[in-house]
Amino acid sequence: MVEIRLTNSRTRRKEVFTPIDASDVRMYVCGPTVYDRAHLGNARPVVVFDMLFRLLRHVYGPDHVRYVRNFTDVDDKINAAAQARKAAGAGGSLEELIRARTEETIGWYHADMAALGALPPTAEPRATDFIGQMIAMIGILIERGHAYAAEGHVLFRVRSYRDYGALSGRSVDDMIAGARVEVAPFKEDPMDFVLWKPSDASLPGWDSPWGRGRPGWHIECSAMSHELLGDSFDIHGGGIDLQFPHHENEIAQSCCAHPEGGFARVWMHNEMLLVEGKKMSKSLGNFFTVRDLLDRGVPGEVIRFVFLSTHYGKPMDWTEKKQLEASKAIRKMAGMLGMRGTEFLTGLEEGKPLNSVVDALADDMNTHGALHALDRSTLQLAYRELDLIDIIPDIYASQRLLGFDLKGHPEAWARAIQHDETMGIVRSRAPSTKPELLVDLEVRMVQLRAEATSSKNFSAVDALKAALTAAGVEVRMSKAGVELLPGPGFDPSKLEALK
RNA sequence: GGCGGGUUGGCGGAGAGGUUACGCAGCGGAUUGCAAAUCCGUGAAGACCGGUUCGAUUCCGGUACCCGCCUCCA
Repeated sequence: MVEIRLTNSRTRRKEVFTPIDASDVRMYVCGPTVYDRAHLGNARPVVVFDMLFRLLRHVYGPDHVRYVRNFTDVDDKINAAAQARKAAGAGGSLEELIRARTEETIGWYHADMAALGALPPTAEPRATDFIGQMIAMIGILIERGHAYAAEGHVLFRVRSYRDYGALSGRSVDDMIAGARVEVAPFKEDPMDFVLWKPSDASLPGWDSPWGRGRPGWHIECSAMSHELLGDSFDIHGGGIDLQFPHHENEIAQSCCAHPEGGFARVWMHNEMLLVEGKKMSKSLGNFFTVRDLLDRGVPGEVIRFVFLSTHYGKPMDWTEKKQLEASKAIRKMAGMLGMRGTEFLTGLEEGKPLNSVVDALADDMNTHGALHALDRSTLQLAYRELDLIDIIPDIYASQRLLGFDLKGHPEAWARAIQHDETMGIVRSRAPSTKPELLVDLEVRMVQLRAEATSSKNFSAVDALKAALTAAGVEVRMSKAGVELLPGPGFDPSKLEALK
């Protein structure tokens, strides 16, 4: 069994991971509030914990890992968006407008995250489906003296939980001293946080012992993780920005409501995403969504590669340059799959992931190390050229473990065809994800080139080549033929004129 | 103000107390109608100041600078 080591935010140390039950490894990750398209920052924890999910599945077996990631579909931003739509004359009740918006957002989220190669979690609970459990948990907290009702609100009594602040290394007194927020008059203590708040008629609400209202933000994760994963589970993940107050509050709620359980044993936090060295924000104009990138022609696997090239515990800077480097690296990775020709590539099946890759991942998810282990130059040092060809199925399996499936990548086929040509094998046009238009243009280019070779006038060939290059197409000409590949800046619209 | 993280070659970015990380870019070569891609080769580092050590970029302390969190946020 591979020994996995993970940095536990709670102890601030790298520890050997031992699941509570190896036949049922359980992980909970805080998911998105579904009011709008996921921005690039939202995608980082998705890829990070997808990688952990894949590693756990590899080590413990796909049927022995449960990964829960919630959807927060009750939230004031969602309410505000729905109220704005209603004010703008949209039909339907507020509840219907909210439901429509959250449904739509969840659909986008699924599509965008799938494009990044993220597996669907085992369960994706929606907060609104667990209001009953939240009310029950709040009831227990009041019973045990950890919460109190005041003016239609229910508040958690922070002073009743000794370890409050332990996760994020803060003391309640320090925080009060440095507090910048206005304190609601009905709070016993400035740090007490809301479990339940009242809703007026213009807001969605549920009946509760404390009147019609809606849950505070933190209680949903406590209620859902308890309902789906139990009193104690293995890993709780999320962005470092959630460490305080969200995760601190979750721990307080869960541990006070279910003191018999240990709640999450390992806490993992991914660091933030920056864009060109700055935090992504609308005011700086460097804010963009995953969909924006995909629509701009940046493939999902390139985004994934950039994410995986930085350790999850370090801030990751998204830059144009990294994006270009990643697309080159992806091409090289894909190219290796074609080293043995088209016939082999067509029938390529997954072998067993390389130990060097698994070991890197098992070492606190050193994804950069895993990618490095898959570099051709690294592999060439570890294996002789002939052996390298033998382990293509293992290389493929390793890539798949990292969430990349490059079997259909144009570069894999280009390499395979090149191999066939060198070996004198008749080329067979195999399925790749290359756009049809490029295949047609290849044929035309071959004809023009044949004419040019006899006439010694290459101007027509050069003109076509220039147009293709301008559209971001990579033009490769060899004695045997022409290969057109979409490059990093490929823009299909610029090819329309060449039809 | 409190808490946390960082500072490595032109750029990105690792591991390891003493041996070349690696990639990209650059440069030289092979190849090409010209290119592209590919292949071969190649130079370049460890913020600053102290300490521990036979030896530190790697451990310890301090300084400077950068970033994040403390308020919705992944």
